[in-house]
Amino acid sequence: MKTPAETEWAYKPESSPGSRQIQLWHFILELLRKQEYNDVIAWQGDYGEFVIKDPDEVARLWGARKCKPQMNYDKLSRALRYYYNKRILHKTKGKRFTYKFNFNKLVLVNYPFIDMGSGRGVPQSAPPVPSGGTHFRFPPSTPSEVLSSSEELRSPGVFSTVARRMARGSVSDCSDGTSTNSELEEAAGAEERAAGPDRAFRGLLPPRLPHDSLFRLYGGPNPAGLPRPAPRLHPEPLSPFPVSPLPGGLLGSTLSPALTMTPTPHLAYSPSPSLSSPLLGSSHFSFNPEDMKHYLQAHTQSVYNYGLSPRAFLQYPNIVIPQPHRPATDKSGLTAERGATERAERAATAAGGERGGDRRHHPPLAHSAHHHHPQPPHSTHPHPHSHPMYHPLHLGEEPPHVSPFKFKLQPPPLGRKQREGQSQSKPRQGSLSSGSGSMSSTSGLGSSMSFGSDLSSASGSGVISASSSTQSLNSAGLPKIKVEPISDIESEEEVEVTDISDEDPDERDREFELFSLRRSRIPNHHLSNGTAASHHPPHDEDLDEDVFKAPAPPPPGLMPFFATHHIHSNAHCGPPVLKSEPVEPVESSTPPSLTASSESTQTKCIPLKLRFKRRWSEDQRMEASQEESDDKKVRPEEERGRERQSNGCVEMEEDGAGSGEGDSPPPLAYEGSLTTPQASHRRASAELHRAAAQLSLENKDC
DNA sequence: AGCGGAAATA
DNA sequence: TATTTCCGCT
Repeated sequence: MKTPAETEWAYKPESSPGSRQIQLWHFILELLRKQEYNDVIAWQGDYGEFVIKDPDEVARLWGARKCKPQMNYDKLSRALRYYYNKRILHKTKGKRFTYKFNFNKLVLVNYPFIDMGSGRGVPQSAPPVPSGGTHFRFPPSTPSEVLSSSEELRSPGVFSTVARRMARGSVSDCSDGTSTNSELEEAAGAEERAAGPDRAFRGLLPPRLPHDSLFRLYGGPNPAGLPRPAPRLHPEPLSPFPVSPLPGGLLGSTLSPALTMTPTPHLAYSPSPSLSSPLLGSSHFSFNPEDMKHYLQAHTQSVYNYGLSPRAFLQYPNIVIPQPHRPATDKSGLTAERGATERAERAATAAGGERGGDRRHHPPLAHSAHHHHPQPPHSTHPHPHSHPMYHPLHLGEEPPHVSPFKFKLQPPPLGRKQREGQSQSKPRQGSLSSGSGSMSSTSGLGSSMSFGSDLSSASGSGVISASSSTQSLNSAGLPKIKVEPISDIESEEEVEVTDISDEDPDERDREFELFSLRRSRIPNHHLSNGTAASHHPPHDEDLDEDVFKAPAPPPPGLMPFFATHHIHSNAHCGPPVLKSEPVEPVESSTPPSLTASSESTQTKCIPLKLRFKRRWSEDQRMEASQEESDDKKVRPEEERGRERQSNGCVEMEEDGAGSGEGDSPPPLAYEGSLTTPQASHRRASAELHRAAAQLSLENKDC
């Protein structure tokens, strides 16, 4: 069945380096989103806060996923503590086994699911998001509001997430059969299966809900069997999202970030989204009515499908549709296998027993085996691009594959450990420390995000045209922005997630100022073509935007629209690819037209931004207060940017199908922004967008 | 419980 | 790079 592509992506090299295995926070999020695990771990308290009700179980599950039978809470918690520095998480003091995601800072790019609490049907948990109202706001009901985007800008919370990938990561199998996919996956798989056709989604990790399924997700029995004990199935109303209308909507289910919470979400949103994006953004594009229509439609759909908030869309720059490079070849079977595997795994685990033991004495296991990873078969695939152009989308069914995430998180902190200097030898740090002088005071945010490029780039994916620009700070602290070209091909970037946070609110403000300044000055961009990377350092305000990146490819119908603007066929990729605009020369990357528009956009934006910022700042503070400590270690570094890439075509493609997203390209604001110097903001946004795009892409396949 | 350094691993 | 493992300290 499915999508070859789906699988494919999973194995892509891109991920290679670390190959990204599933990361703990992703896993946590995954658990949180599933009701089945409600007894094990659940959202609680405010925004992003969750409680590990059964530490041993969580550890077991994690160990299963990672094929680390010896995993126990102690170890897991250590890993969690590392997140403190990264600012992905922090501990809720005074509450046992309670941690909190720093969503504000974190942009989850991939995870769509983050529906924190609210999403779940579980009332108990506090909805993460909205809770205090702090960070998030819901999307405006009115379109006009939307347009204003102001809000949108700020929205911190959004995570865009893209999620998909988890599953793949999972593939690991422990050789012994133990672990492998987590149960989660199993469950997920089951769900999906049940869903039937939806399979397209299946690529995504978790089973997100396929359209219909959305509503009920969990309700269904799991064929696989529920792994966990407690799971209860709730029928879930949870997702607010309606089903996606589109067939194409595949992606759909995926994202649903926190946003979901919104009350009546769909409805509410719907209107807005459409409005928002296209028009506004489009600065440079000219739309025909038809196009607009399509666009809107697409957008809307995508919103629904993904559960994205409208805001997300706003931002997108031009999106382009990627082409699928990668072809999907095939890979079928994985899913099924997984399920089996998991079970086995579970069993094994159980047998092994004891995970929780104490750490100190463990038997040294030889390890379980570890895996031979199976990887995939796909290697073979002939070639990727088989699809015809239009890719992927096949709306009808399609494959979604998941995509890998591209992002990485991390900004690591370096921090404190000065020691490191010695011991570790990490080069970078040194700089930090030294550097600190200049920047020190502030933040450094450390986070950087970068998007992967996969998506965007090349492969047609080009999602974002403006793509990423990033800033980097100088020592002076001024950020520079670079624009990356979408280059295409090469660049694949990854996305990093990060937190973008900011550290202090204050800083942000500053940034603002800087921003302004910056704006005026346009940096030099460098861009090479290919990749450029950049980063920005601190500032995060931008984050707020969060958002997603663009999604991917639009559904076929849409295509025309896109095509108009962006599609190119690429030779390389094979089939025609869509790309976003080619990169232009650097800053210019944006096409002139864009530029112009962008500027205007910017202008507008700024003020809004400022406003937001303030709000944001407040919010952040609140959070910050909790944290406070953050200083600690983390420090950001700046830089990194990097990218990678290659293949451009690749990944994204898939999504096209997903398309829904793609649709949304919104352009506006973003573009301009991207283009411009404001980089920080933009960067974040851009990244997000990319991420989103990736998602989309993922879904599709090449 | 929880923190975090250090070293080991993949 | 992201944990995993071990462990001392609070």
